[in-house]
Amino acid sequence: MPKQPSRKVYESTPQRVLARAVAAVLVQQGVELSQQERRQIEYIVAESPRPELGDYGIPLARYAKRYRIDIDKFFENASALLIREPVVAEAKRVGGYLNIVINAANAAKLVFEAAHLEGFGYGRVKTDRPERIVVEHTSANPVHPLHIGHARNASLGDALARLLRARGHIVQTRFYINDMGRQVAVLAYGYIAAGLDNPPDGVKPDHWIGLVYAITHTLADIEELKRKLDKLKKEEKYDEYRQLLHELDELVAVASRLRERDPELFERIANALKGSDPAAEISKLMQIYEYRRDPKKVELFRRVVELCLQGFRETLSRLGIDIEKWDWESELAWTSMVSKIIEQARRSPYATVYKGALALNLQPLLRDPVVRERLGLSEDYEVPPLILQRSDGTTLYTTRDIAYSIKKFREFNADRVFNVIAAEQRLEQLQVRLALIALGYRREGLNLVHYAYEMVNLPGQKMSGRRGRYITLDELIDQAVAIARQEVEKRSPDLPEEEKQRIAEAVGTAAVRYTLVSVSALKPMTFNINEALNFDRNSAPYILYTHARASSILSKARERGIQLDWSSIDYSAASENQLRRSLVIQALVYPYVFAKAADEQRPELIVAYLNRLADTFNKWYTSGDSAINESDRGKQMFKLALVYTIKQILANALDLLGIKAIDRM
RNA sequence: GGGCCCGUAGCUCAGCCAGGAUAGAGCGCCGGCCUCCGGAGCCGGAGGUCCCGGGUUCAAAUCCCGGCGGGCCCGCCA
Repeated sequence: MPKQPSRKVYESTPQRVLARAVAAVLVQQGVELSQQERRQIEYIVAESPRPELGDYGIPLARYAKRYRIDIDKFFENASALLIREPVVAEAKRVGGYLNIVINAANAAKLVFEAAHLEGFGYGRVKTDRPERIVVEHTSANPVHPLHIGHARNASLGDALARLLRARGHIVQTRFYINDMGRQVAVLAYGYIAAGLDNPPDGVKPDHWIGLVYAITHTLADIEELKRKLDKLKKEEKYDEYRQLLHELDELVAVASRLRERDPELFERIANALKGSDPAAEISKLMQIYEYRRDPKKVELFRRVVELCLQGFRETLSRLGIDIEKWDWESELAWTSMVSKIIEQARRSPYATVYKGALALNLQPLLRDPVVRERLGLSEDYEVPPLILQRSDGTTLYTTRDIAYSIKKFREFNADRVFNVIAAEQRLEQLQVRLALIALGYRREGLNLVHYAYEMVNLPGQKMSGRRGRYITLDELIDQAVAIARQEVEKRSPDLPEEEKQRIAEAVGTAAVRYTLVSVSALKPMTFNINEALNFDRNSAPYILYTHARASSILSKARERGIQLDWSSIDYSAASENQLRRSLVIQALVYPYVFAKAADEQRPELIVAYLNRLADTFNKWYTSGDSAINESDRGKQMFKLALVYTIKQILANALDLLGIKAIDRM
C-alpha cells in the first residue's frame, strides 16, 4: 500500500522527528523503551518561545539523568540523526534543550504536494488500529425543544464522530429516545386527556409539545399541592401550610403565564385535568406503557414522542447534524432485553437485596486493579448499591441503560462506545459500567466511555423545562443568523438577497457550533452570542471569513490569468520572511494536531489551531506580501500554493467540527 | 457529611494527564498607523501572589499532602 501523503507529513512533524531521534539514541545507548515511553517523548516536544533558539525543541536533561547517559554524546548523536531529516535545517543545543530549525523550503514542498494531491483528505492521518465505535449523543428527553445545553452535547458528539471517522475508525451515531420516564408520562397524560392531535399550522412540533408539557406539569403540580394543603389543614400543621401556600401562589403565577402563551390549549388541558388525581393517573399511564396494556394509549404515547422528535431532527439538521440510529428505550422493556438483565442479576454473585429491592453490590469489583484503573477510581471509592427493579416489578432507568449499553455494543459489533452525557450523570454512568462487568460483560464495561461535559449558561438566564421557561436552541440559532445577516449586509451589500440569507444561515449556525466546542468539555461555560459572532477573532465567522478571503485571492488570480503551476514553485521563497515560514510550519503540523485531537477526543484543539492559523494568515495577508502583485513567477507560484494550502486546511479542519467552509461572505 | 469536577491577566479561556526556556491568546483598556489581493482594519503597550499553605525535585501553573472558594452528584427519578 502506498504511503498516504499526509502520513509522510505527519512523520515529518517536529514532534515525530524529534521523538524518533531521541528514542533512537536512547536505544542505541542501551535503554529499553516501552511503547508508552516512546509516546511520552513526543509529548514533551515544545515550540520554542523565541525564534532565535530554533523552531521546536525538547528538554533532554531528564533523560540524561534518568538513564545515566553521557549528555554530550546524547546531544551529538541525536543531532546527527536529526540533520538527516529533510525538514530539519539545523539541530542545536541550547542549554538543556535540543532544538531544531525547520527547513521551510523542504517542509513547504512536502506539505504543498500532500495538500495538492489529497485536497480534502489532507491531514486526515489514518490510525494503525481502526476500531468500530458507537457515539451516542444528544439523547434529549422528548418533552420540550432542544436548548443550548443539548447543543453543546450535539456539537461535541458530532465533532467526535467526525474526528474519529477522519482518523479511520468506523463510526455509528445513535440517539437514545427516553420515552419511559415519568416526564414523558406527564406529557402523554396531558396530551391524551385533552384529546390533542397535531400542533396548529406553523408551530414547530417540539415547541408545541414543550408547551403541552409545561402546562400539564404545572397543573398537575397545582392539583398535587392542593391535596397536600387540604391534608395539612386537617392536621392543623399551619407552618407547613403557609409555606406550601406560598409555593402554590408561585405555581399559579406560572400557570397564568403559560395560559397567555396559548389560552385555548391551556383551557383544554385544564378542563381535562379538572377533578382528577394527576399523580395517580400518570403512574397508571406509565404502567400501561411499560406493559403495553392499552394499544390505543400506547399509540398516542408514541405519537406525542414522535412529534417532539420531528422537531429535534429539524433543529439538528439545521446545524448539519444527522444521527444514524434512533433507539426507543421502550423497545428494551418490550423485548426481553431488560428482563434478561434482571435474570442475570438474580443469578449473579453480586446480587443483593437493598431496601427490600433487587440490587447489585458493586463494591467488590473495586478490588480489581484493572477495573479501578480503567474507570479511574481509587480503592476506597464507595459505590452505592444499584437497585435494578422496583418492588412493583417495573424497571428502572439505569437497568434499561445497562440493557441499552449491551445493545449498542452488540448491534454494531463495537469495540468502544462513547456516551456523550452531562457530567451530572457521572455516578449513573459509573454504575452502568460496573454493572456490565458484574453481569459478565467485562469487555463492554471496560470500553464504555462516559464523555462528560458540563452545563452551558446563558448570561442572566435560569431555565426550567417543567415550567416552560427556556430559550430554545431554535431561537438562539435565529438570533445568531440575524446577527450574521447584518454583517453580511455590511460586507457584501451587492449580493442577491437569497445568497445573503444562505450565507447568514451558514455563518450563524457555524458560530453556535464552533463556540460550543471551543471550551474543553469539562468546563462549565457561558455562551455569549456576541462573542460567538465576533467577525474579527476566535469565532467561526472569523475562520469562514479567512477562508473566503483565501478563496477570493485564488479566484482573483484566475481572473487575471495567473494559473497555479505546481511545477514552477520556487520553494526557497518559504524562508524569505517570518510569516511565510510560520504559515508553512503551521501547515506542516496540522496532521499531528488532527491526530492528537482525534485520539484524545478533544475538538477544542482543532479550534485553537484554527484560530492561530487564521491569525497568522491574516497577518501575512495584511503585511502586503501579495501573491497577485508578485513579479517573480516562482515566488508567485509559491505564494499561490501557500494560499491554496492554507485554504484547504481551514476547510478540512472546519469540516471536522461539522462546519462547511464557504467561498463568499 | 462523603465523592467527583473546576479555580491561571478586569473578563472569556489555552497550558496541567506526559514537570523544563522570560506563563500564552482573545475581549476590554492605553498609545500610534491607515493610497496596499476583501478595512467594523493594522502595529505597539500596560496588565499575573498561576486560589492558599506545606512537600517532592537540579527544576512545580503542572506531581503529592492539607486547606479555601464555586459547581455537580450521593432517589424503588430520569
